[in-house]
Amino acid sequence: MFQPGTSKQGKNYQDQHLLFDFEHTSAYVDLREIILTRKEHELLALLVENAGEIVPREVLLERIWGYGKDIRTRTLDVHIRRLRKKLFPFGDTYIETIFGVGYRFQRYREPRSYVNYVPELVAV
Amino acid sequence: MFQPGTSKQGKNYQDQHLLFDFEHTSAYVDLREIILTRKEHELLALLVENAGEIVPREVLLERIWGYGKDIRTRTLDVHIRRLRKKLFPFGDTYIETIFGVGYRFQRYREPRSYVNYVPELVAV
DNA sequence: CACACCTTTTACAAAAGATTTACAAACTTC
DNA sequence: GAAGTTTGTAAATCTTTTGTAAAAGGTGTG
Repeated sequence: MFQPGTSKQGKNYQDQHLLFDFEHTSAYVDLREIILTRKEHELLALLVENAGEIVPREVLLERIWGYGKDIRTRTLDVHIRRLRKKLFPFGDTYIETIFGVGYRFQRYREPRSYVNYVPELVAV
Repeated sequence: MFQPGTSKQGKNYQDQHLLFDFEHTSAYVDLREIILTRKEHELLALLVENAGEIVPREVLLERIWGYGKDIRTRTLDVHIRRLRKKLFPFGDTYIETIFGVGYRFQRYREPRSYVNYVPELVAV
């Protein structure tokens, strides 16, 4: 058993809304427990491990499914969807889609604006 | 996979306003993250690689699109425009047009004061 | 300053990729 | 081995990216 604070180093991920356990298939979104299936857990684990970094489709498909680059499938996308659903209402906040590349888990942070804001230019 | 700040040896370009990652499709203009599409990223990468040097249209069209000298297209110009927009407000500072030849990426340097009057820019 | 030529900008259409839903096959568990 | 759960796939739909055309704006030169 363990006490709060004495968790083994690096076994859990935690932020304001999500508690993720790398060893077990349960997690918490705020105070709600969510049960992840094995694949979902593996997938989220890999993304959380690389929080803030883009993980390319190829890598996910290779590491979790053992698929090579030649295999074309939507399986990953469907699993991402299932994960996002369980992470409600933060699904899209936590799991970002990088179009044409892969996905990225983002540590929770207060919503920011201006991220990709490209204003029109006007001279005065 | 990449986080701002954790640059891996020599994989990034950085100056006062721009952080560009050669491996991934994100970049930072000051503290704003910009997401580049694949083509935009390839294009900027090629220009940044040759910072300070003119890269002829032909070379860009050849290396990024595989187009031969015979092909007449405005595609490159449109992509340059999209890039400049995302690099706001430094689009024209970073990407210079070399009339009749191509484009050149210029490392950021302080504007010279008062020499040339440039009207205020305002976002609407 | 007129002309040819080049670039920028806008708008739109086509192509590529992601999301969503539904369903069937493959596993688990009892 | 029946019932419930998990996983993979197909297909329709939606979104984003990319390419092209055309109009407008610049540049350079005789």
